Amino acid sequence: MAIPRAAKTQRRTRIQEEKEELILEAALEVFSQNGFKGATIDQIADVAGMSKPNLLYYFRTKEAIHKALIQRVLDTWLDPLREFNADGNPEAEIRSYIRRKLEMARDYPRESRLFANEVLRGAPLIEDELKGPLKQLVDEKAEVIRSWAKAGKIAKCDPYHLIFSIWATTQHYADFDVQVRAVLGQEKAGEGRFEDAARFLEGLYMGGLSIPNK
Amino acid sequence: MAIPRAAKTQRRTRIQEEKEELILEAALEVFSQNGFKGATIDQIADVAGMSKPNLLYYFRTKEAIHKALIQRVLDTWLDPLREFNADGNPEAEIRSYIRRKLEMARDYPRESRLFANEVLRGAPLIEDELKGPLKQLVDEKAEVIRSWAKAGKIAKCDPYHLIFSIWATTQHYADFDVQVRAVLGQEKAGEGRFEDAARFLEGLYMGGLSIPNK
DNA sequence: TGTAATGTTTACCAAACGGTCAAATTATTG
DNA sequence: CAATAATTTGACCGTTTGGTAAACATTACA
Repeated sequence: MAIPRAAKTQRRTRIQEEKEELILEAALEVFSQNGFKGATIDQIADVAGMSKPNLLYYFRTKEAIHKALIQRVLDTWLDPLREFNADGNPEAEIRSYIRRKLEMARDYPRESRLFANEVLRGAPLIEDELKGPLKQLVDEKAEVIRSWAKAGKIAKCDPYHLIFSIWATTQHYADFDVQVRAVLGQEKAGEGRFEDAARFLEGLYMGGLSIPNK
Repeated sequence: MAIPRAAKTQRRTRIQEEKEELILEAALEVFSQNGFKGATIDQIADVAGMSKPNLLYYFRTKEAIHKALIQRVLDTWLDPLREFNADGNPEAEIRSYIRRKLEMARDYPRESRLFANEVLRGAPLIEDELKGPLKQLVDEKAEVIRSWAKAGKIAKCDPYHLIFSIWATTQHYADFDVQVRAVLGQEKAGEGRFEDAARFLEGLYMGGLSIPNK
């Protein structure tokens, strides 16, 4: 009798790992499209190709799925910022950060939307993550940017709002994809829009952050 | 017996106008916080201070409320872009557009979130609006920006992505407010963040759009 | 191979939800 | 002041949804 929900033996089974992976992938699909309240367990189970009770054998509640999923996504989501290198060339670092973020918006739009949905509804599940690890990471990188400005390598600017603006502009292409496509129209809304966006954003930031009178 | 739902007499009653206004205000509160599926009619009725059947007397379905609300919001939401003046000074026009959008994010965050929620879920209710009136308006203003660039008044750039980036950066402060507050921390997350954001964004865009070698 | 742990399914439940109905109440107007 | 139209309410209904119970099937391992 397996009363305990896949947690008695401390060690995770092969099947457990496979099925949990399957469920999280399905959950990403469903949650990112419908938000937390809009998604149903039945939907997720359906996409995952299993019955609802079977899914609930691995995750006790809908919230548990969402929590596990968003924790995992949040972690990889911040990788580009972690790679931000203090010793590198400022312009090159910022440029490649924008590129990486834009690539993620292009290649992982579901993750971006999942995150957007969560923050939009007040981020009840990741409040601590935001105020702790995320804030710490941003604080650290903001200090780097500030030091660059102080050293006269880039124009003086508020490093926090610089980071916010990069987040906003890049994730916009994932989160507001429908709107972007609608405005660009059928002709120009192909995959090339990410290249266009990259070109524009690099131009904007390189121009905006360069020292006026060198 | 008033079988027809407030629509028999063609002319709207005083009570109808008042109550519909009340409902839409309550709906804005609830929808913007919980999204379409996350919001319930009971919640809206509660906030509006009336019974559910009474609310449903004015709007037949939940979707009808949402549709009416988003139509109204979308209209005023685009006002700043409409004010964009081709004959004005390019830098001043862009600067004041950013300011206005940022003021709207500050003063009408619920409207911004309502819109963000709708676009995130694929904008099923306003697809036509986006592909029609919105696209037209943006096309028009993009042409203005392009002409400025051609005349050498601002740097060459993709006008569509310029507009997207202004939308993204300004609305970010409404839609991702929780995250912004969390990262800035208690000390710096006061109302001053909008002033800081305005300063940063104006600096970024004025620098990024200025002609390199004048 | 037997047996205990793990995994899966069918049937089900209670609460929440969108929406209806008919009766009761209030506002408007001839 | 009638009488008619507009508004409000409480009771109710069918469906969806998150989650459970227990029987059944499969896997792992001594």
